[in-house]
Parts: sequence; C-alpha cells; structure tokens
Amino acid sequence: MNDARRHAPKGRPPAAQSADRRETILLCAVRLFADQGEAATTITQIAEAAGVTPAMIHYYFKSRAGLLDAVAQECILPIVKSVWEAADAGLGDPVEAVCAWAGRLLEAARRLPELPRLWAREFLAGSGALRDRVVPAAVPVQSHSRLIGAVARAQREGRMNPGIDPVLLMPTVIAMVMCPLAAQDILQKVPTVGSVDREALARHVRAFLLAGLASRQ
Amino acid sequence: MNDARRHAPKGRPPAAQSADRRETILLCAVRLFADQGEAATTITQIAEAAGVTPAMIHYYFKSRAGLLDAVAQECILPIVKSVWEAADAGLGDPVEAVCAWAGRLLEAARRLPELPRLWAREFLAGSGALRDRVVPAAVPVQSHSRLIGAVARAQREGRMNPGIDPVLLMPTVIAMVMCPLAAQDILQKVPTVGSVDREALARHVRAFLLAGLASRQ
Amino acid sequence: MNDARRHAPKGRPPAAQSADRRETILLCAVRLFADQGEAATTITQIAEAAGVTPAMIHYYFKSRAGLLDAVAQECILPIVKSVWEAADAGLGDPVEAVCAWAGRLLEAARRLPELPRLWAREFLAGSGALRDRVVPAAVPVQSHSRLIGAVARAQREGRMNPGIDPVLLMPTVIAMVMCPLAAQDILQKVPTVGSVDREALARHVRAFLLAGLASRQ
Amino acid sequence: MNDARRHAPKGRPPAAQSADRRETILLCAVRLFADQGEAATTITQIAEAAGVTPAMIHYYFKSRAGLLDAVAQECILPIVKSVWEAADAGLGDPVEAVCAWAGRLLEAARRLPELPRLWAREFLAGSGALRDRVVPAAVPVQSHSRLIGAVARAQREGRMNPGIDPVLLMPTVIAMVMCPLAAQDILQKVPTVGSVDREALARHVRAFLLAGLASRQ
DNA sequence: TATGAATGAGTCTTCATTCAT
DNA sequence: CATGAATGAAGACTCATTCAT
Repeated sequence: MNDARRHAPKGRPPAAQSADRRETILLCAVRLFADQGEAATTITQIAEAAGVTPAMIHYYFKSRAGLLDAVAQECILPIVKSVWEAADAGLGDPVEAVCAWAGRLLEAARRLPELPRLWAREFLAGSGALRDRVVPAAVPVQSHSRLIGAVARAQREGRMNPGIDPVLLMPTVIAMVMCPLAAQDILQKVPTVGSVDREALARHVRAFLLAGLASRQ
Repeated sequence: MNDARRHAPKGRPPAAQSADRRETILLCAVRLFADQGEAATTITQIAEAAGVTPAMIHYYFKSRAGLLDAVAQECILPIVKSVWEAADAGLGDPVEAVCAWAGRLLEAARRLPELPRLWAREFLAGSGALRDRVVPAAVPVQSHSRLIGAVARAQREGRMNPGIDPVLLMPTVIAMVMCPLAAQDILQKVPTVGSVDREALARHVRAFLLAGLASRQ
Repeated sequence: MNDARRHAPKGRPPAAQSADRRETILLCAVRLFADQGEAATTITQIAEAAGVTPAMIHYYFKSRAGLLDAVAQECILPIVKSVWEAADAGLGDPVEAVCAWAGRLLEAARRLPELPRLWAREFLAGSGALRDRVVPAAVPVQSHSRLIGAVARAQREGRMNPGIDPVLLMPTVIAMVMCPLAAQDILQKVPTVGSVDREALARHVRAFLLAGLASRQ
Repeated sequence: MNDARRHAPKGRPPAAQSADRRETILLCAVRLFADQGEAATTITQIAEAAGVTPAMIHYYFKSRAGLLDAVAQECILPIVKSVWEAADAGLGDPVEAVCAWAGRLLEAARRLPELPRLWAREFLAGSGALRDRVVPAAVPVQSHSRLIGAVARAQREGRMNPGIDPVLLMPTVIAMVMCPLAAQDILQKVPTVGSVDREALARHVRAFLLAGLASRQ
C-alpha cells in the first residue's frame, strides 16, 4: 500500500487536501461573519457553506472558540498588522505618512475583501467574541501616539491644517477608507453610484486628505 | 394618551406606568443592541435590563420581530430621518450644505447616543433583522442623488475640489462623524486621546470638510 | 382572577404542583443514579422517568450540575448526616456505640432505599460528579477519630476483642450493613436467599458485632 | 503465539509488540474503569492512557463492546473465579472455610488491585455493561448454596454463632474484605488511618470472623 | 395586566465507529 | 499494521414563544 501511495499519479496528497478543507472552512467562516456578524453565524451554517458536517469543524478546530481563534490569528490579524508595518516611517511629512497609511488600508481590504465589513460589524464598536481576539492585538498604541505627536508638531510649525484634531485623524482616515467599502451594498442601490471602484476610492481619499490636511496658502 | 396621563387622578396612572415600562424596554433593547449587536441579544437579557419578565416583553410586543419593529420605528427611524430633513436646502453651496448635514448627524448622535454604534454594527454593512427594518426606510435616494448632482455641478464650475468623488462624499462624511463616536471605547485606551469630545469632533469635521472640499486657491 | 384561585375547590394549588414536580424529578434522578450510576444517566432519561421534558429539568435546576447539587443537598446529605448525629454519645461502651451506629445506618437505608446502591456505585470508591458533592461533606473526620480512640482504649482495658483494627472497624460496619442491601438483586438470584429482610439483616449485624467485638471470656 | 514470540529472530517481534499493546490497552481500561466507572470512560481516554489512537482500539477489539468483553474475560473473570476455586473444600469446619475464602479474596485483590473498586462501582449494585459481562459468570450459585447449608448445619450442631444469618454471611465477608480496600482514598484522609495495610486487613478480618462466627463458650 | 410554568426547535459539543490509505 | 479523516447519533443546554391563571 505504500506503493499505491507512492505511485499515485494525480490527485492532491491527503495532507494537502486536509489543509485545503481547513482553509475552506476558515474562508467560509470569515465570509459569513462579514455578512451576518459572528454572533448570528452558527457552526452549521459555516459547515454547510464549506460543504462539510458540523462535526468536521470540531474535528479541525476543537470548538467554536477554537474556530474564532483560528479566524483571528490566521485570517485577520496578519492582514491588519500589515497596515501598521512601516507606519513610523516618513513621519517627517505627516500628510504623506497618512496618505501612505490609507494606501495600506486599501491594500489590506484588497487582500481580505471581508475586512471592511468585519471592521464595521465586529471591530469598530461594542463587544463580541471575535473582537476580543482581534482588537487588543491589532491597535498599536505606540505607533498611533507617535503619529499624533508628529501631526501636532507639523501643525505648530505651520505645515498642516491647524483645525485638524490630531487625535481624531487616524479614526477619520480609517473611516473614510473602510466605510464606503463596507457599505457597498447600500451604495449599489443608489442609482447614480453603482459599485464602489477601488481605484476611484483611492483617488478620492487621497484628494480629500491632501486638501484637507494641508495648511492653507 | 397624553390626556389620560394628565388627568389621572391618583397613584401612578396605570396607562402611564404601562407606557413607561414599554419605553424602558425599548431603551434597554437599544442599548444592548448597540453594545452586543441585535443577534447576540436575547429577550431575557433585555427583560433583565428593564426589570421585567421575558413574558412581559411578549405581552407588549407580541414577538421578537415586534420588538425589533418598535425599536426601529419608534427609537431609530425618527432620529435618522431628521438627519435628512432640509437636506435639499442650500444646495447652491454644496460645501456649506454638507457641513450642515454633518451637523445634523452630530445632533442625531447627541439625541440617540447609541446611534453611532448601531450604525456601525447593524446598519453599515451586511444583513440583519434590525437592518432590514431601518436601512430601506432611512436612505433617501432622491435627496442623495440631488446632492451628488449639486456637487458635480460645483466641481465643473470650479467651486469645489475636483478630486472629490461626488458619489463617495456622503459615505465619507457619515464615516467621519460616526466612526470616532462609535469607536469611543477603543480611543479611550489610547493614552493621548481619552474620551471623544463632541465639540472637538464638530470642529475637526468642519475644518476637514472646509479645507478638503474647497477648490484650491 | 384572585377569586378564581381563592375559590378553586379542588386540585393542588400551582405552587404545590410545581414543588411536587421538582420533587418528582429529584426522586427519579436518585433512582436512576442508584440503578445505572450518575455518569450513565442522561437528563433525557430522568425527564422521561419523571414525565417531563428535558428542558423542564433545566428550568428547575439550571444545568446538570445544578441537578446534582440539588440531589446531593436535598436528597442525600440530610440522610447521610443523620447517621453521624449523636455518634459521639455512649463512647464509654464502644461495642454498644457501634451497634447503635449500625442501627442508624439501617434506618438511613430505610428512609432512602437507594442509599446502599448509591454508596456502592458513587461514594465508596473512585471519582465522580456526585461523589464530589457528597463525600467531602459527609465524612466527619473528628467523630471517626474519637471512635477510633475509644475502641483502642477499650481494647487496652480488655473490654474489646484486641484483634480488631480500630481504624478498620468503621468501614467494616458500613460494609456489613450496606453491601447486602446494595446487592439485593444478586442475592435474589441465589435460590435459598430471596430478598434481603431488613429485620434479619439488623439481627445478623448485631449478632456478628456483639460476638466479633467482645473480648473473649 | 508464545512460540512465535520465542523464535522471533530479530528486532522486537511484531507479534509480541502487538500482544503487548493489546495488554497495555486492557490494563489502562481496567484502571480507568476502576477510577471513573465504565460508563464515564471514553475510548479516547483509554487510548490516551495507553498511548495509542482510538482507531487502534477498534482495530484490536472491534468495538467498545468487544473491549468490554476482553476486559471481563481476560482481566477480571479469571481472578474472580479463582476466589471460588476449592470453595467446597473444608466445609466440615465452616468457620475455617470462610476464613480461607476471605484469604482468597485478599489474594485476588492483590493480583488485581483494581478489583475492589470495580466490585464496588460496577459489580455490587445496579446495572451496567461491564457488570452484565462479569456478574452472571462470577457467582457460583451452587457453591454458595452449599456453604449456606454447611453453616446452617454447624449452627444447629452448636458449632457456630446461631445469630449469624447463613444467607448473609457471604456478602458480609466480601464486604469486610473489599470495602476497606475500595475506600482507600477516603480512609487516607482520616488522619489516624493512612493507607490500608493488606496484612493488617487480613488480621482484622480473621480476628473478626473467628470471634464473630464462633459459638459462645 | 402580568407571570410562572412549560416546550419545540435549534445550538454547540462529544463519542463510537468507519474507512481509505 | 496503523491512523487521520470523517460522520451520525446523541448529549447538555438555550431561546423565543405560548398559555393557564
């Protein structure tokens, strides 16, 4: 039977198959969490979406909590953390730093299209099992504080719009990028809008930030 | 029923008591929905918070669906609709119109402090029993289209920042106002931030909008 | 409706009915635990035996653990503790004290016929959810130590069989009383035996103890 | 199979390895059954204790029932049956016959230390999958009846304590021997007791029986 | 008007068991 | 020989809902 395995000409080896199934389950879970919220999503729904039995999900993840752990650690946190990488670079020009940061947010949303909706439903406000696994590990307080400091300095030196509240800048930028993506299905119903074009959003945000953050004159 | 309450001769008038209890239940429901999400909130939790029995809630609202109807119709929609009132006025100066609109959003969040969190969790993205009762009735497609038109016209006439995407302006403004309020508990953990001051937010948003929407020069 | 209740001529009042049902559930649980062991008994089995739904059991006892708590606290411990009451009296004549103690064991088994089997299955040896709730609260180490001391003294003074190990006396007596009762269904299969007569057991144990504990001569 | 093992030329002979593993599984099963009861023990627990996979256990024993069969047939029944061997010898002096019988019980408990706890939990009372496999095959009704007859005769002839109930003698003796061993962990908590010494128990039981069964004077 | 009692449907979870490899 | 993967059946538990009182 070793031979049978060794000569098997095609078909993915069982290990890969199993890993794939795990991946599929995680992906379906993320999608359903983004659509309905984590609390409203049952293991059975995830199993159906992934084409497996509910018991299979316990086989891979031990429990619902284990699945949430895996979703947070493997699907969400790597993407979210990438947004903050290199966030400390280029603080000499805070406007450009913020624009770069917004660009990384957009890139994250491209890599994980469910991110904007997850962010809105699960992370932005309130409490929840998924939020507890993501938010504490995702907000780099130090980087944020450094940005706030750099903005305040630039304002004192007349290089930035003094009306901007440095403390509210970061949430404002996240909001500008994520909300239109999260609200796609609402915007699609507005006849003049249609689906949100990622390129158009990037241009819009950049134009808004450059004009809004620059010092007058 | 105001009359009934006014003329009630002695003791707590039963009608008023009943109306009060109904009010209390609705309020507690709104709070729990904002904190935990509608899907994660049980009738029993609402009953405990309101100091009544679960059966009482069915007595007043017939069913969970009935409670959601009442929350949407009586607590949320009146506030949300007020944001769009007079939205068509002053479209001659879209920048000022948008600023006024942002001001009405802030006022709505002052009257219903749970609104930003509800908006983030329940209305912005995805699906949900509460969302189905609020969003379709809350987005006035026509007003929105008129605003889009006015902005586009102002851009063609050189009166507004041409980099702004008229279609994305409205979601951007909602996001700027609501997200910092919804994310209060995250922001409070950033040491340099503390609680979000409504006045400061108003100034920040206005400064951002005036600078960001104005045409250069 | 108060009237309706007040004048209701027959039928047990609802409060009593509810308490009865609780009692019935506890009784059925004790019986099944004695027959099959606690670990092998499902909530559904108890519910069926009591003529209620499984959900009803959660309504009364919150959880399986809550049911076990109630069984231990309300059904078992009161009976078990009564065995040790007045155990310190009459230690001047340990033989008589032990006989009296055996009598209280028999009385306990009369009041709770499931006790011998519960004792054998759940309390005597090993581990188990029910045992953890009963044994620690049921063995009065001090009374036992005092008895051991009194026996040793009587042996030194020549008033008791010196071959008896004082430390093993108590387990021996419990065993002599409880095992024949616990093993009724085995003994019934021995043709010459039939069911164990409580009176006969009392006489047998007393005769055995009097002869076995007395000093020779 | 002994041959196969003996002549195996090199390495660990696979057959022996397999037989060892089987043995290990049975041993672990017996231990867990004694500790927790058969009903509370899962195949997975046994597999973990034995260092194999649950599937392995099915491979060796076909099913849970098969494992129970093997435990009963191979681990428990041989030991239990040895207690009754030669039980019919020496019935001329029932007191000595009973003492010898008690000695064989102690010997059985020495060879299978789990026996007292298994006896208490699984065999003494009630019902259970393991009990059904052991008890019917373990109680030799005829030998027991003969002992009962011999005791009654000795009582009529004035050679034994007439207060003893012949029918209850056998359960009494089993109880005296097994209970202190089964209850070791309770007795260890009594400060004056400590662990039960097998030698001391043997002397205690013999002294108790000799004095308790002898006719007065 | 108000509620304690009751329940069916559905959730998460565990377990013995099977099977392809 | 051995096991990782997979599952159906069953367990405890929760919840919205109903109803007699």
